[in-house]
Amino acid sequence: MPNITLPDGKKLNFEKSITGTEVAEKISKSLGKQALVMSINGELKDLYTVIENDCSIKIFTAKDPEGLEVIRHDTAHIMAMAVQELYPGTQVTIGPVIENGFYYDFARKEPFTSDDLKKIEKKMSEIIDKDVKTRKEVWERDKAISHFKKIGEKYKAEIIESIPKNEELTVYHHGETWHDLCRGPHLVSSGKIGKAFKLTKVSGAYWRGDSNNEMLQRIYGTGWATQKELDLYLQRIEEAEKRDHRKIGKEMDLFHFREESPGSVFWHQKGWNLFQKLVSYMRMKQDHDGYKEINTPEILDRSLWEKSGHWEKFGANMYTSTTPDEKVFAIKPMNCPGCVQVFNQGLKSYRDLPLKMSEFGKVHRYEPSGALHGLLRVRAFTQDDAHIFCTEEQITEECLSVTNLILEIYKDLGFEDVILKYSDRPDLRVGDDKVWDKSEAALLEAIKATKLEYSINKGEGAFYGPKIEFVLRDAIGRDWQCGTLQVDLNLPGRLGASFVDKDGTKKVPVMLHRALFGSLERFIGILIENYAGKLPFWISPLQAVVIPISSDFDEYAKSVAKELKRSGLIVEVDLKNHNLNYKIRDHSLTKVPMLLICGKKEVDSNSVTIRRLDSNKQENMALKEFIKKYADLNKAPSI
RNA sequence: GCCCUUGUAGCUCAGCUGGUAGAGCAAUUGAUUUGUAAUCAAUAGGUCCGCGGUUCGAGUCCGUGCGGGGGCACCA
Repeated sequence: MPNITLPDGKKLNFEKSITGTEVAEKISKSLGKQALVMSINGELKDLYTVIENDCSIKIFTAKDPEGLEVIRHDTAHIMAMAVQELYPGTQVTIGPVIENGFYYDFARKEPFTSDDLKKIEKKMSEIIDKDVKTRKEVWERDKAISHFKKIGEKYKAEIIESIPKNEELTVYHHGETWHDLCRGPHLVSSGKIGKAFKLTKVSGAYWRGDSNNEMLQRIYGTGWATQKELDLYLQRIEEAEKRDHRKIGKEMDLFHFREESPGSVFWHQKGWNLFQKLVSYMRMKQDHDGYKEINTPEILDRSLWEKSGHWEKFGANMYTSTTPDEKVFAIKPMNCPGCVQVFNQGLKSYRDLPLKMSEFGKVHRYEPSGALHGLLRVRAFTQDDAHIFCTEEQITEECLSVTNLILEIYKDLGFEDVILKYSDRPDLRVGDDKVWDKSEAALLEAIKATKLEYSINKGEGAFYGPKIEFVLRDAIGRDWQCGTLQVDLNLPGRLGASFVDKDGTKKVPVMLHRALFGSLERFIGILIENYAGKLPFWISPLQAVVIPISSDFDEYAKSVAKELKRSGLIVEVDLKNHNLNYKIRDHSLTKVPMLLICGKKEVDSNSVTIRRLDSNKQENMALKEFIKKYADLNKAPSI
């Protein structure tokens, strides 16, 4: 007679075996209605599972993540059921729950159209209204394989064949007509799903995620406990679309792309200005931190890339060029070999270390066409790169200083929510294990010093050393991996780098690779999306527009602009023959942070009236005072 | 690279089943001289992404190439 312990410690005694649904009903009528799934001794189970022995039970509703997950999983099943009813001959494969929803991969010759999605949604709705019951069966392996083969589901049969022989195979029936191999658990009936779901997109997806395999059709859906949550989710998607840097970049006249050079940016004046502001800001920060800026060739002889190992390991992504005299050069996809050559020039002593060389190096990588995405994934980009040559003893201190610098820079730019990802030694690696120990310890110490949340990716490090990756979270909760700090125990030796140590012998230095944003281009994309185009004043590529109220004040407006420019602000004057309202709207749409209105009042008092973006408050200020105040706001917070 | 989808004026888009292109905004010109999110009017503006085919006739249909978008794979 089962003795059931509830999460609050309360115990329930039953005379005979009982199902989860009955337990829920016993606890309260409303819980009986809301119950979706349960856990028995911590393991998720279907509610109709018969409980015979003493155990602790927790009932989950749509308010629990576990409940929501089962809703999404059932929605995926019901979608597959709807698809197979509507399109006989379509084979099912897998259909897992993902963040915010689910997908299901199908094998079908004809493509699904967006009209099909509507039909499928309608059919799903019908199945939910019918409230078809779920039934679980345990099948014997051979029977399962031959059954799925017989009904033409070769993918399912293949899945079963790959499941370890000792594992139990369960098949879930939804109603009398449809079933699927599945680990479960599932809802007791389709009605429990509710209607807060939407099919969002169709796409291709390789069978088993392998690009050598055939392509299946994936239908994505989102699913929630309530209509309100679904609406909120859809709003979030819409918000992200509004912030799309490609759209905003066009509106703000920052950059464009064109066919002649897919994946390479044509920077317009304003975009390039933003770019240069970020560069000069980082230059200043790095200079304070003891970096020496260098610059190395973009095109280097093949032999260097062979020595560095890039030719073999990265060759497929490299642009190459054969000169008229038949020499083969490669356009650099990374800055490191060039930087090591700068180190190699001249004799280096232990007294020169740590030697921190920074480079805003433009690199080219031949990315697959399908990977390109606005500024976020390009074929030509500028790395805010640096290589630190140091001794093994200096690794820890240098790592600490790099993490400090990176976090300070992120903070200046408005990113305070940063997560670290640490990857340690992979199985296949170069270098002495003792040096690996030292490197890993150094990175971990640097990570702990930041007191930030971090994750450990076991064995995910590069073959040449462990690394930290810096992930920042933006204003709408999205994560972007930007900075990186990697220890390199390989390249300096490969390229023959050495320094003369105290004892007069030559030693190979350790090299740290480090990037702050990773790619300037990508970071600008992230900045635009984070701020929805409304960039902080100090990096704004057009900080103010001076607007005369009528052409009578053109001269005054011009003189104001001239003076502001002289004080270091980026300012334009709008002398177009349009009224004030028009100009305010025009410049607000292109996200100019500040408009300076000039009319008779301002001329008389030698002042400007400030109107800030997204505010209709007016503030009059003497020109002198304005210049004083804003020269200060024109700097990075930490400078 | 793969699957789906898409390409018309500077921008955003319309153009039904094939009959040599339209709108709004922007631009230009003129009028207006404006006090906090679109003043009025006129004018100009297009190899309908490229190439090939079907057809008496192609922006529209077919093939192919290139680019964009959404995914998948990739991101050393």
